Amino acid sequence: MLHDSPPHNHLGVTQIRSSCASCSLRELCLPVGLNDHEIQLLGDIVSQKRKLYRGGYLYRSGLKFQSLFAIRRGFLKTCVLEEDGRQQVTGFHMTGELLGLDAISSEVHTCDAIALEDSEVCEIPFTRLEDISIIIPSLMRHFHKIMSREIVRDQNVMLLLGSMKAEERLASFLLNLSRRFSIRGYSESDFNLRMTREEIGSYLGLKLETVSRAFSKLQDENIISVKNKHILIKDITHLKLKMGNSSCIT
Amino acid sequence: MLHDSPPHNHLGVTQIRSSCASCSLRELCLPVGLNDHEIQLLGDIVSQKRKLYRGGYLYRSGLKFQSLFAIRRGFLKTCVLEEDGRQQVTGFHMTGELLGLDAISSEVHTCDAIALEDSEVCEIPFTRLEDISIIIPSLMRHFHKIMSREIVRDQNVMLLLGSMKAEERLASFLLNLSRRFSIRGYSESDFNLRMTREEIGSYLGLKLETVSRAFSKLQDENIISVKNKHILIKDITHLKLKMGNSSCIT
DNA sequence: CGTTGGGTTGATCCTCTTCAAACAGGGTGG
DNA sequence: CCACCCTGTTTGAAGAGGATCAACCCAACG
Repeated sequence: MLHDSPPHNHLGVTQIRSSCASCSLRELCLPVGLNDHEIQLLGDIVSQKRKLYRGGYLYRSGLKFQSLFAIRRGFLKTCVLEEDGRQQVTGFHMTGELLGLDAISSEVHTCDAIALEDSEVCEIPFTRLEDISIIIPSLMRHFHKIMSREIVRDQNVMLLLGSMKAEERLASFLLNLSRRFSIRGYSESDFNLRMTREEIGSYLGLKLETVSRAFSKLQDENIISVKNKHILIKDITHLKLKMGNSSCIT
Repeated sequence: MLHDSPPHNHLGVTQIRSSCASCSLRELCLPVGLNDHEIQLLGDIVSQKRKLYRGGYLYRSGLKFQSLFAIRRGFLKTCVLEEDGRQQVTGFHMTGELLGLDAISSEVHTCDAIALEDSEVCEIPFTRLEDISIIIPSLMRHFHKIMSREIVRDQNVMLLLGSMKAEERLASFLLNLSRRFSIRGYSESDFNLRMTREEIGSYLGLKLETVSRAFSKLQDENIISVKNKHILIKDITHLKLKMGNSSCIT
């Protein structure tokens, strides 16, 4: 009775919907347990796919916000420009993650999203998403959890930046990557970095030289092996100790 | 010396329910433009008020999450305990702000919320909030903006922690407080801190001595005047320069 | 080839931390 | 009222960790 929300299936073209809904939207719908009709509703609004080449912008700071983006494949970074032109990396994002949440509040993007390798994303028009959230409450609840998880993630970074030393930050960073790769079915101990030392440093609040030195130190201690962008974690327990311990010793 | 007294006290006329909805829930419903029936719906779920004394816990890390809390009056901090027992402050929160958003994802509180002065909050059972979001889409949309704003806020802190020097951090912190006081009708240049130097330091990723020194330096430069917890901003433009500039010079 | 962007490593400097001492203000109990 | 804490704060001096500056290496690529 109240609020006769239309089903919103008037974009028509929906050939890729189920592959899109089931694959790249795993953040959004996998854990929700939708029925067929609901998946169709969701698939309808996620019709747009977008391909990005390395270095390409998904969106830029200052642009009007209209859609969230679910990463279908690839690797992106988000970064904000400071007034003086330098940039700080605020996050690295991989397959299955959702980008653009920060822009909902002001309806303007507050950061740039840039592909670190060739990538593909699904565009999710946000007002449409809100509309079907009303029809599919489980989707709405899941969306709230995703936003909340982003808050938790940011607070963990705040913790890292506020109280860890260079080596602990790098250990924490590597373990975070490791976990995320492993969740996606890749090796948790053997992977390639997609970002430069400078980008890592920017994210961790360190200079690139410090990052490089920290890598070397971990390698000297035989905890990891570093060869350019290729990382091999040789002693993951020791690496975990590195992270949690010195904040305790110090 | 009572620059902290509330300037316009337009509450108290109405009964508990709508005063709660119209005053302490300003984060939630003021900008939404609800009609009477909707305000009543909202007011119905926000029936619980809770009083906190200085030092009291609103919630603790590890507790099951059930409600968000809107601050009706007072001043709180949120902080996480690290494994070793020390704590890091993740935020300071004042009247009208919403607490507990980080707990939605895991349904367990990930931080402690502690009153820095006698405070009063409204409890908002979260599942009820989600339920009526379905009935009042404008409320849902507003809630999404609130969560998103929290993400933006955290990212700004990340920026601060990642790239600013001690003095810039403190300047940034003071300006942030100033703005929030001013929004609430208090003086933007004359206020009392509710937190200790140690808590400020924890929030800014600095030691309390460094905070103290930075205060003294700003005072020596005649930009602010500090007397214990009482702050007087004497040259706000200069203070703003302090914040934005050195990150540029450096 | 030479060029270029990214990475490593060393030496020095600077900021913040650490340790230490002294101080101020607000209770409390005598 | 004072003496006596207790907590929070200020300030100084010494030390550590990162930043900065600079040189050099390496792999990719025209």
